[in-house]
Amino acid sequence: MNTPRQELEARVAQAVQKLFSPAPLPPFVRPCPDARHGDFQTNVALVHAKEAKANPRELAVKLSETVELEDIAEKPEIAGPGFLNFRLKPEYLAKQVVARWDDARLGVPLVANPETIVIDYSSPNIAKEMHVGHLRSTVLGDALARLHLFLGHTVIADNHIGDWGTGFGMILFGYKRDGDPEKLRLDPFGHLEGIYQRVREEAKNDPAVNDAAKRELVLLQQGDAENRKLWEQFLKYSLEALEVIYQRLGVQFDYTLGESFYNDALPGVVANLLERFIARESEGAVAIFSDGQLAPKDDPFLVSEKEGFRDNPLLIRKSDGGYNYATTDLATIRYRREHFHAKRVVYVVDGRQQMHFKQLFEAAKRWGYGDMELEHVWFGTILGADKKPIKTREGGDVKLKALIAEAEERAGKIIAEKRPEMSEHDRAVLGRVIGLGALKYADLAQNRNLDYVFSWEKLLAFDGNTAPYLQNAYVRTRSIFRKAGTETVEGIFAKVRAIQKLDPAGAAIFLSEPAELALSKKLLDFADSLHMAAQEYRPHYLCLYLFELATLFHKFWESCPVLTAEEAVRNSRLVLCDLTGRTLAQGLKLLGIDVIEQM
RNA sequence: GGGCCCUUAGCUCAGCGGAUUAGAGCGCCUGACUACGGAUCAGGAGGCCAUAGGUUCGAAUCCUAUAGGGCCCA
Repeated sequence: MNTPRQELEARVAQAVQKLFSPAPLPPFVRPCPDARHGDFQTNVALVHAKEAKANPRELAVKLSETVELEDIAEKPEIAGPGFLNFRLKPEYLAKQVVARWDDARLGVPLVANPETIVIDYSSPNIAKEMHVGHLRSTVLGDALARLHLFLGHTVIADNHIGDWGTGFGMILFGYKRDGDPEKLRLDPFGHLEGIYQRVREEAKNDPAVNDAAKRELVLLQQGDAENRKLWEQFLKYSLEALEVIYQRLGVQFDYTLGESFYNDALPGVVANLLERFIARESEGAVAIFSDGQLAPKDDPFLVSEKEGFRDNPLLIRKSDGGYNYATTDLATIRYRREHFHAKRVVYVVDGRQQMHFKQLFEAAKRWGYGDMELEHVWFGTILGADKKPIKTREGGDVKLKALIAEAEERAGKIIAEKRPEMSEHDRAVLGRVIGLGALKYADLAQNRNLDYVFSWEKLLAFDGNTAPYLQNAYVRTRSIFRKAGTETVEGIFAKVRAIQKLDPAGAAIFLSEPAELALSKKLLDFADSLHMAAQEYRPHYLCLYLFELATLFHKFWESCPVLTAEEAVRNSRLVLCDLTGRTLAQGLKLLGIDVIEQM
């Protein structure tokens, strides 16, 4: 099922081919920035006129006479220097609305070329409780996973947790001295984090502690039975505690393959890179240097200085024999290719690591993985009211658990004010769905590349571009069916389907009011918004779409009575309500946000 | 010192391969409930798109500088 935009593009492409064959340029149809000019526009005449040094208006006239769209749009208007403006016909809109309404996927086709895509997100450290710094990666990654899955890709959600590394030397040393198995079981993060911080402080002043921690780390890496067993316990309890958070967030992974999973592969990775002269030894360490193939300006293994360039190598083995993040990351890329047959890997990671990923991707390319699409989908920081990275009053990290709890509690309070008659149980359920939805949506609704200032007032506002506003719009689409009665509505819908079946070429519903037409047009654009969001890994395009849809629905709601309208109009409007509700619910679901039937 | 990013209405931000009169939400002002949820809608005020050049018939959008801010590397 084509969206109107795609359909117009196909028609314009045909005409362009006829007129200027072979088609000189891909056609481009986009929504009119100003609805007064029409629904969609194309500037192909302008673009082609430039190429052919012809008069753009003349080409536009020719194009408007050639393009065949009697069944979908009015004769295009020529505007300005040579735009074609298209206005869709109500009958076409009506037919398309019914087709989507009668489709479980709401008219969103599966992609023609599905790929296997690994999405790498969340990635907390098991020695430290999840905090606000993990929120964006988790929420964005989850939304991107859901979106790509819905579009028909094979998605592998992989949580690359930090479960290895130098910190564990300190933890082992500290745990052996003052660890408590019971505390570990009940509050693994609190216990381990406390130990880690205490030992780290001590090690600063006491070289003996530092050395002892290093010895524990070496023992662990050498496979010492006791240390291994302790580490496995740390891992087990931490994963269980993580799972509690993920369940509250409604986030799921297909795999949780942390750093330790690749541990045994690291020597082989380094050996292989050395053998193939991709890496070399330098001052006792092993690193990947520039191979001179790229322009120095674009070479991630060089940085420019006052005069010329200086090496900026990617370390893969330290002089003490330890391995670096980059080594694990390379092993991970190899595994994802060989084991998952991944065509694409999407890393949903903080923007501060851009340099690292540039080097990593270039290294992977030289290592033979150049045909894999490696994407660093980066995002900015969540700031506090002081415009600095958000912290608790005491200066610590804001725990994710506390953040979720506060979101739910605040949402619950708002509900209690607005719906005092509601039972405590119902309020709690609503508080969870609305609070969590608001928290996620605030993150998803804006350009991920920007830092943003966290504000409870803003994210829990029930108006404006927020989750509660969208959830409320959904509730309204449902309330009308409660009022009408399910059986009545099912009967009406059966009738609409029957009419459509009798005359597949015609439309079983009628649209005439401006608010109906505007809502219908927006409903048909759903697939466009999903593709845009997926293509650039920007869920805020989908958020914006849903907000506009909800706004148009409210306008429709105000100006078009449904239940009291005469039969044909009423049925048409019920279809619009139903399709709007399902589109809102589906869109929110792809963002990882639930809806409720009443609020 | 080098790199990445940001600067659009009082505030928070959209603006998707340049194109017709620059948008939204909040806040402010004025209206609308004996219709399906007013948690809504209709309308108003408010902008030299940081600055200066360049490309173009046409630039918030592309290019180059400059200023201010954030982050990364050294």
